Amino acid sequence: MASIKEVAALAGVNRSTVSRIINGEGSFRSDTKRRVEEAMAQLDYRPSAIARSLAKSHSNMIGLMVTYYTGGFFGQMMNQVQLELDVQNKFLLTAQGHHSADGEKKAIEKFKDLRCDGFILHSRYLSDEELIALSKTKTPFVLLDRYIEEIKQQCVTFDHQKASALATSYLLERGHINIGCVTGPLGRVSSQVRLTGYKNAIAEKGIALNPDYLVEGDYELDSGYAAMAQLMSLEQKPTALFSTGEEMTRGIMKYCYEQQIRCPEDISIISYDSVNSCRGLYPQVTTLEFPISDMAHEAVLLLNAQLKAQSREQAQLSVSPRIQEGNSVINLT
Amino acid sequence: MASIKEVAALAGVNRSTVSRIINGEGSFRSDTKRRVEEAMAQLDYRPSAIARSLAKSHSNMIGLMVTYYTGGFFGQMMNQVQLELDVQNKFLLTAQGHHSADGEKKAIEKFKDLRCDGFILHSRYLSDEELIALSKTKTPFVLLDRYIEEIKQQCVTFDHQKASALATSYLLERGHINIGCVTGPLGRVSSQVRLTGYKNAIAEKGIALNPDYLVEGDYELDSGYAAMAQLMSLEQKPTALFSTGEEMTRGIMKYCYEQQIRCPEDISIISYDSVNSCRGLYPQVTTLEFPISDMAHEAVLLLNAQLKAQSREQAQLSVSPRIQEGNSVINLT
DNA sequence: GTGAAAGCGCTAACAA
DNA sequence: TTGTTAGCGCTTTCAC
Repeated sequence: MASIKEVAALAGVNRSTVSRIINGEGSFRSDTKRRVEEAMAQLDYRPSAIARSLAKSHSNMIGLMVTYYTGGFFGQMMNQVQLELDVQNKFLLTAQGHHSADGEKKAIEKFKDLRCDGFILHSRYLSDEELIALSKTKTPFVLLDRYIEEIKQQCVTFDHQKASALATSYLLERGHINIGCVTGPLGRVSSQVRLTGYKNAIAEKGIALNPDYLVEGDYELDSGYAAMAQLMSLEQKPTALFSTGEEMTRGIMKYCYEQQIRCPEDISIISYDSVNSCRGLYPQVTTLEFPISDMAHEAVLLLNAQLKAQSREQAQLSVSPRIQEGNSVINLT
Repeated sequence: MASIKEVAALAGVNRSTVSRIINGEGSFRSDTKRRVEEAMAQLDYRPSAIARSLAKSHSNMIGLMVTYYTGGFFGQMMNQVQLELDVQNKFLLTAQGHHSADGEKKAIEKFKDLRCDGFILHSRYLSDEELIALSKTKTPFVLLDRYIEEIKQQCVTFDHQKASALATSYLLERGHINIGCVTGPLGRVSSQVRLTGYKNAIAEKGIALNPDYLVEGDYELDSGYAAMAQLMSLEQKPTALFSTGEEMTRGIMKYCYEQQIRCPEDISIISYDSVNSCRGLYPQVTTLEFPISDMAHEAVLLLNAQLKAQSREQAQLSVSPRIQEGNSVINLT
């Protein structure tokens, strides 16, 4: 690919003139401009983003780290982030955390090697301390769906506890008392928080918690299937269910189908959903939307603000929970 | 971030010595090496991939272009590609074609601006001519799921026609005669090819094609739902169905559920599936696997070969179709 | 309005 | 085994 040098030579001007014309800085004789533009066209010239990065000590690249690419959830985030960066003519770099602290560390290292101007991190395995330490570094970053008090101005969060309570209340308000809850791996804080929301809503109604109704899954389809089997083997079966992950819900629905358990007649279901995946279930499951696109959007705005060293309203950075009604919940009252 | 200069200064050596130590080229006094390593550690030094790219006129970046990020299909590809590039310490850059020739052009432009060493393109909208023209360029690339005779050594393909015929035959062999087919947008070659496979299989059995059984969809859930409604309104309903896309199949199943059409008792279904998404349907739908991960794997190998200017066996580059049995097909014989 | 020259952080001859 | 020097392709002072 042609370099600026060749363009300059062909146009009979100095490299710096070409550079100025590319960047539209200053003014030039129209004749000069024309000659340079012709030369660029003729050589099919495109400035090297790499060389430019080096010269202006910023890369125009943003790193986006997620835990895994597959499953649709990531696609939503990435799509949103890419869309906005496209407008700003920035490059998006992605990396997977691979479900481990080490993987996340490596991903960030990669971003640093490429001198990304900023990161958006969906970090699950790095400790608060590590992230706080990272924040002392000069490269700005934003945490997606994670809250750390000390760096809260870099966090875009969703109140999972409140959201889970909302979902549970939705069932309670419709007369359900015996409500099951299928959680994610309880080793993760994010799963714990959802469970807490469920517990709170139950307690608020003065209902005693039945530990049999709590089943731990791993967010995968099979675990939902197994959880449902377990719940349906109980003597006192729940009349409703809160599933904290859409894939698990698919497993739950599959079990229902196979065992001829009717939803919502025999059991009502409400489920977390981040990618509108429950829309494809039959019956259509009522969901608690995990607004990952909105959050990704906020993350980009926030990162941009950090890059420009502006400050932004804290208020907008937490997205509110919303329920999307399907027909998987029956009203018992 | 510290530069090589600072490391050199701190260690009391020349920059090139540091460079050599980083790259493990040549041999050094153990004392020198130790001092340099200490300096690097102390400054938390990481070489700039950008500066390095410039110096060694190759970037270690690979561009992956897809039509869209959402939907899971892309995640599979990306995951596979990233995994392999990680091993080789290469950077992955991604871009969306946004369902237009212009979008695809822009994506490639972006890769070029960053001086990617090679591309993997899932191109749908650029013409054969444009792609052939691109192949005259110095940057090597591989076409994913697209065949162009003139540059076939750069193509990783899947025989959709054969695959579709296989799926249709699967139904025929089980005694089905009245087989519906839900296609993608017939404006796209990729949809046409699948339809041709279906037609061929039917014709081979000496069965006349019933045009009523052909319904055009757009690969989205809703279009599957609508297609099913249309097919079920026919006087002579099909006993089986070949769906050329998993999302459409979800719509089809949803319609069945709502209308109390039993699968497979009332209708048998076989479906394309690229992301194992039909596994979550109930009943579990028999699928024709679209082996996108395998293909992505092949694409990386092929691209690597091109980068090293090696040649590879053509034979491996076409992946064979495979059927994964569920319980959505009934045997009428 | 344009050119000359230095510099971004690194690598790669060529010497020593 | 190590240093010197030039150069990768661009931007950015500082002159003129």
